[in-house]
This record gives sequence, C-alpha cells and structure tokens, in this order.
Amino acid sequence: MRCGVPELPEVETVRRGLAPVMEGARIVKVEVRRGDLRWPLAKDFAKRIAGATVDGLGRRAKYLIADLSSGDVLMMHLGMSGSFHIIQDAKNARPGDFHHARGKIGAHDHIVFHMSNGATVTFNDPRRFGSMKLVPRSKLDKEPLLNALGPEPLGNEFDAAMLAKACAGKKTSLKAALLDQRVVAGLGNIYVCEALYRAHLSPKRQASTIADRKGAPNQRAVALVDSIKVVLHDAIKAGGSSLRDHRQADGTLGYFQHSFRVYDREGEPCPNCKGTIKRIVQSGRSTFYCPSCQK
DNA sequence: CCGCGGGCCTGAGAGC
DNA sequence: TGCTCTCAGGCCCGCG
Repeated sequence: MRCGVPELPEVETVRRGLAPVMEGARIVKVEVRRGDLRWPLAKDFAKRIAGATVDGLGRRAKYLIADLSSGDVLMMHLGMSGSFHIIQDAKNARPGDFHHARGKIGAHDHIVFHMSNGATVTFNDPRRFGSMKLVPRSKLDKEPLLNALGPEPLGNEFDAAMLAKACAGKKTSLKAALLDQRVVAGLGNIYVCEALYRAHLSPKRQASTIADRKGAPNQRAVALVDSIKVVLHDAIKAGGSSLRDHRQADGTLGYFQHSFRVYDREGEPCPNCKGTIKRIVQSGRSTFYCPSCQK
C-alpha cells in the first residue's frame, strides 16, 4: 500500500501535529532554501514572517492557514508530496533524530521555521507542487485561492441539499464533480473513490442524477453525503492514531498508512459482494470501483 | 460558463 | 545491476 498524498484528512492530521509546537510560539527565523515551489515565494517572504507569533493554526480544504501576529496569514499547501518534520528541541537533538540534528538538511527541505520554543518545523516537498503564500488578513476574504472553494465536507452546512444543488445540471461524471473543489472542498482522488464505493454509486454516473429536475436532493445525495463524512471522519481518526504511534519515531507529518476498500485494489475481490474491483481512467486519473455494487 | 487536457516536478516501480 | 519508461493521490491555466 502506498503512502498517502495529502487530502483533507492528512492535512487535518498535519495541522493537529503542528499546532502544539507552533501555536503561541514566535517564529524567530525562516530559512528559505528553495523558494520555487508551485509558485515562487514572495521575495520578502522570510522577512515578513520573522518575529511574528502564530496566534492560531487552522485549515480550509487542503490549505493550512497560520494566523500571524504581524497581521498576515500564511497559507500552506502540501501539493502531492509535501510533508513537515518537527524537531522538538533542535539545539539538543540527538544524532539520529533527523537531518537537522547535526545541522544537516535533507534533500528536499525547502523551508525551515525556527520557533521560539526551540522547535524546528521543516517543509519538505520533492515534487514542489506544494505552495506557501502570505496574505494580509484584511484581504483574506478576497483571496482567489480560497474564494472559489466549496463547502467544508465535515461542516454542518454541507448536506444533501447543498451537494445536490451543486451537482444539478452538471453533465460531467459524479467522480469529476466530487473532485472539483468548487463543489466540495478537500476531497481528492482516493477519498472520492472510497466515498462513492460506500454510497454504492458508480463513479461514471452523471453528476446531475443525485438531484431531481428542480435541484432537490434524492436518496443518492443523502447516501453520498453520509459516505463522504464517514470516510473523512474515519481517516482523520486513523491519522490521529498514527500521530500518537509514529510521530516521535521520525517526526514526519503528512504521510500515514491507510487501508482502502477500493483505491489501488484493481483485480481484488470487492469487500462487499462477489465482484472484482476495476480500474478505469476518468479525465486522466485512475478510478477504482466495484461495477457490481456501485450503480 | 463548462468540461477537458496539458503541464508543472521528482521518485518509485516495472520491464528489459 | 542499471538503464529507460511509465505513472502518481493536486492544482492552475488555456483551449474549444
């Protein structure tokens, strides 16, 4: 089983791991080793952050959002391969702790935050699809990266009526609609596959078929919303236990093992029926599903 | 406006 | 063993 690219549950797990060392602490210094992430960092990125206290660390969809005392908000996205390493007490780190223990830096350690409590938080991202962006808090409500996002799937406002309305009239597949962050924010390829499986809905079904002519939700929409919430809750719970079990071991946040029911299980038996899990490609990406119990 | 495909990057794994 | 090839879970952008 492969490790997970960060979707909503992984980002939430990372947030929970970072919060204890970042919230309430001051960022003494920022090292930018490579600023050419998804977009180039602002030239004054490090200077603008240095000296600020992290008043809170939140999450919106797959973005981590650090509220800084300087008046800026730091948006961080893990992309496909991003992760964070924490060294609790960098100055007294033991030789085996991590690259930084001896002042060494890992191959793709691009940004290092030195905290006033002695901790070091390092952003590592081999593919550099991740990103960081500083935005004045007063302008956050105009931030284009956030403005287009749909509802948080675990929020109370996300329900069958809302999902059906967003899918009504959509010609595209249900799979593609759920991957669209404007419809619902935070799902990726894995959890879309898993949620559709649990809802017994085919990924090939036209998105509009979870709503009636007027855009009102049907039973499929109800089942789908329920499955999305359950799948995400389960994964966050698994992330929590991975934090407790493994964080001390190597300090990495952003990857933890999962067992999926259909994802990456082409050819294996369906856990639910006598069918065989199939892989198809939809708009260039893999979809895993059971053709006999997902209709 | 909508839907689709290309491109950004590197590393892991398969196949020769 | 070592090389080459394909593929990867995200996201933005431009095209028709």
